Amino acid sequence: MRKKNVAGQELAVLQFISDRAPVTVREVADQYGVAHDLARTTVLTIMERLRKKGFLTRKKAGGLYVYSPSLEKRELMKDVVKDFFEKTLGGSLSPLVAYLGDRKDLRPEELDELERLVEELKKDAK
Amino acid sequence: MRKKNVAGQELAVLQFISDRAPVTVREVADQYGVAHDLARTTVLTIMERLRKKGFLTRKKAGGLYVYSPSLEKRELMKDVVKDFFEKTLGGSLSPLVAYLGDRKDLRPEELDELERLVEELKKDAK
DNA sequence: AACGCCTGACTACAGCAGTCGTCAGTTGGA
DNA sequence: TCCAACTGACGACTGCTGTAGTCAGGCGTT
Repeated sequence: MRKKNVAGQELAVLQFISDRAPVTVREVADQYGVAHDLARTTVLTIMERLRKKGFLTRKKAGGLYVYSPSLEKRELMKDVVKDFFEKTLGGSLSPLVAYLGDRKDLRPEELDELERLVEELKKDAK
Repeated sequence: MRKKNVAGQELAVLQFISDRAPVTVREVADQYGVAHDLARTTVLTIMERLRKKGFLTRKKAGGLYVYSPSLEKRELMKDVVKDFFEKTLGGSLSPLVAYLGDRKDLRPEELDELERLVEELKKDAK
């Protein structure tokens, strides 16, 4: 099977779990599920699909399964962005620049982060 | 109808068309279609779907239809990026930074573009 | 032991994307 | 004039995603 990136609802659940791992299906259903108006069985199905795709692992603990992500959230998100840039934008940064130029709501911390990044990249380039 | 962003193959075709508009189905099929090993009818179906979704317009010219994008490519791409950031990343820039930090292949022009952008944003922020 | 509740597995179904075949109408060229 | 080639419309099928119902087994309480 080829490497397939998750998206949509599945990714949202995966992110939720990444922030709270390890969790049980019940916990995800009661929090994420209720907030998004999903039945417990739906959450279970999503989580099982994520597990089959290799994004989640689980182990039995005290009778039930507790799930954890296979990748750190940071890594996961990086892969998601990578996939988006390569597949959708063809590696080009221009659309990103156009978008950021439109965002007037960036917090100073984020700007600083970006600035540091650019400096870093320029240093590496030399 | 709610605003739904295109993705995948459909978006790829839309981008192709944006770069060459106005075009006929035949032209897209002969170029993009052949390159991606798609039957003419497949290309036609994709283009018609894009038209139904409002991303393409067409008009009859000399017996056949010629298609053009409803939005400039720059705008289209900006919207795509916006959608991705809002829906998938929840507006956070960190995953982007993590990704860019990993890219060692950025061309100097792109770096400069990024740098200018950051400066611009910081100026606006003040 | 019997009951009810929780858990996880399985099944189902609708919607959409991706792909293509077929068909009927049009038109340029022999 | 008549056919072959081309065009656009439509229908069909597959796979994946989102959603949920049902069911069997385990466990605690009565």
